[in-house]
Amino acid sequence: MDLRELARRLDLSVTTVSRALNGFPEVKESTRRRVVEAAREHGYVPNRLARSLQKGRTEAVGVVLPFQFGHFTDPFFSELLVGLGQRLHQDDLDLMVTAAPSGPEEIVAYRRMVEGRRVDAIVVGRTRRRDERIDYLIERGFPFVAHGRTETDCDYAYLDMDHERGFYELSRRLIGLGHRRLALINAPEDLNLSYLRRAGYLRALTECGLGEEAALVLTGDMTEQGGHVIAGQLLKLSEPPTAMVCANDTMAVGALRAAKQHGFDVPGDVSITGYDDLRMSGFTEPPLTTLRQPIRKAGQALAEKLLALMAGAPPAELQELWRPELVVRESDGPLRARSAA
Amino acid sequence: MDLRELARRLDLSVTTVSRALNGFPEVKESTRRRVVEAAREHGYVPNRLARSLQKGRTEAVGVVLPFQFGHFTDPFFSELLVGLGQRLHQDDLDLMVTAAPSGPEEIVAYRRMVEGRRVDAIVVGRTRRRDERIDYLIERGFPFVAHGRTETDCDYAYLDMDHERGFYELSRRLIGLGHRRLALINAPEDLNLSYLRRAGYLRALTECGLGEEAALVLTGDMTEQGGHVIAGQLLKLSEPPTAMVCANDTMAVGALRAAKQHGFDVPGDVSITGYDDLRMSGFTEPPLTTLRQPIRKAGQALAEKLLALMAGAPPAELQELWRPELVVRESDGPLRARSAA
DNA sequence: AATGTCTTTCAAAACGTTTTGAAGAGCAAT
DNA sequence: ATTGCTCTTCAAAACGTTTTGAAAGACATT
Repeated sequence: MDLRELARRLDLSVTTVSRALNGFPEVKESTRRRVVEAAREHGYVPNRLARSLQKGRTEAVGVVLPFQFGHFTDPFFSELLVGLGQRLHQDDLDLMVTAAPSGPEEIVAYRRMVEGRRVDAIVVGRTRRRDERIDYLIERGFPFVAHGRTETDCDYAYLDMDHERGFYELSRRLIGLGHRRLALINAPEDLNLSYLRRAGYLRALTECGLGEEAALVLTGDMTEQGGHVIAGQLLKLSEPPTAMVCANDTMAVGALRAAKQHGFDVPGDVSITGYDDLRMSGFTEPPLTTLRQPIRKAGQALAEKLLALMAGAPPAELQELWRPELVVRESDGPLRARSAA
Repeated sequence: MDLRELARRLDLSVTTVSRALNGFPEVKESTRRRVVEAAREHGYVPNRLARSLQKGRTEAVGVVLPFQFGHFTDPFFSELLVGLGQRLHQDDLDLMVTAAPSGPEEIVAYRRMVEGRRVDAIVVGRTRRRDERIDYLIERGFPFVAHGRTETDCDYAYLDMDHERGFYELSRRLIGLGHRRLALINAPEDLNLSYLRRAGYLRALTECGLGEEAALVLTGDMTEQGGHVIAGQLLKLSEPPTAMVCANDTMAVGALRAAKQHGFDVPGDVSITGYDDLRMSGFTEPPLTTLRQPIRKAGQALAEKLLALMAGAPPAELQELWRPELVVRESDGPLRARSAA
């Protein structure tokens, strides 16, 4: 049942039927009722493709989902997706998700979405320090919103956490608790947030008179297993760190496990902190001190920006920086006299 | 740059240009090269909407992502999505994800996808015992693949785990270890898998001469917090169970935590098992005994079925039942004389 | 009776592809 | 010169909407 057929049965033109269904004011009220009634009765649903083609809008937002890189399958991603979907749903927008292996093929996926006009706008997740995807989208003038900034902030819409500040404050707190050897188990280096977090951590160190030579920065893969392995290596050092600042809760949980296995008490012998505040993080043993990033809310906020963008708002006015909230639980604390290791 | 424009520049008809690009045999080789070259040079990318409209295929597969119900944001979902996307990517298919609150609005989302012809096929996740969505899709004759069966198995394509068997074997194992009071912290009741798991659990109980009155079945919400709360309640009973079989690893982790907080040793005082074998599950304290369900592989297999379906395979031949693999770690074991609680 | 102003309806064009059915070009056989 | 065949190209139709620009009808004003 298409529009033409419906019009034929009603003995009206397709124009009128279309307008009646879309609530145009110039169609007589009695006609509209007749049309709406008939449409319902025949179960008419407009063909979205045809509509999109004509209107030049697809009513879909694109997301490229990289696989291969383990860290994209952590709960972070699904939470963000739910947040996005939840908000977009209110405006009848769908998400077009296309999977792409991270690497050179990734940008191809973006091109296909943009140039094939499959979506009206795009969400770029986890920005990198120099981000080819963003360069491309800016160059094409295609509307997009980024979760995270890049090294060179142009005037695009983004939502980011103040990673520098968050890790600065957290590091200050740990130093204040008496720690002098703080390790940072950081995110992969190409991510911009990784750079910012390191910067915050270093600022705290130097401000407190701990020279850069005191810095102990390692790169993790954001998985529990990764955190477990790296923490294990750190704890085997002749002079292990007394605090480990992890780039996400998932790695922190792995670190927690490693500490326990090596006979270290947390936080008595070593403090461990995370980032994200996942649902599980209040339930670890001990409960995790972490920086809270409201992921689902971030998804919603990104959707909000997307809508604004599509309504014509200038991207430069859609930049936002959220401060992560320090959630103090029980996995960090002052150093205790080490029980004979 | 559209096809017409490209044709004009090449001084060819759109027909020829279209065919040249799509590899039709009747276009002269020299012409094809000329066309392909020009297309590349001008950065021509076909408009997918126009193509879809004409061909009657969208090259997208639909997934409805329910929010509100906490259990859909566990890692299960993103893993499945990655598996699906990974395989579909190989055939240049995208995923159309639309979020919908679970409840009466959910079916509307399915209708919009199907009747708006936005997708070529649909993936139905986590089937329920009586599943309105499946009834609808069958009635419409719309191609779909389900993750899970329903009470009334019709001839649709599905991939499911043998939940009955898995929970039967797991329960038998626990009974064999000497447990006589087994609690089942089950999934929400409307899910078919919940019914099947309970059935397997009950079969083990009755086979071993533990009457149904010994059964202790509770319903959890699949979150860590939920598992924590329910396990806490169970352990406060005057005669607490000595083993807790959980419907997913996430709840099992919560239960583990609760046991520890109540001073129960795992597995000395109480055995706890999960389901899924998430990446984290080897790292809990103690490492979790669980039933492994290869989620990402399941996503790939579902995609495979989808492709077969779209190629015309009869759904009845696309039914598969996988047996979950018992992964024995350290969270279960024989009962030990209880240390004075 | 002519003009103007609303209100309501319509036929045709447009969106950018693919597919259909036909025709032009080249050449060999009659 | 005609016929038949193959290879290559084309104009037009189709997909199902929305939008454009115009017209028809009703009614009041001149």
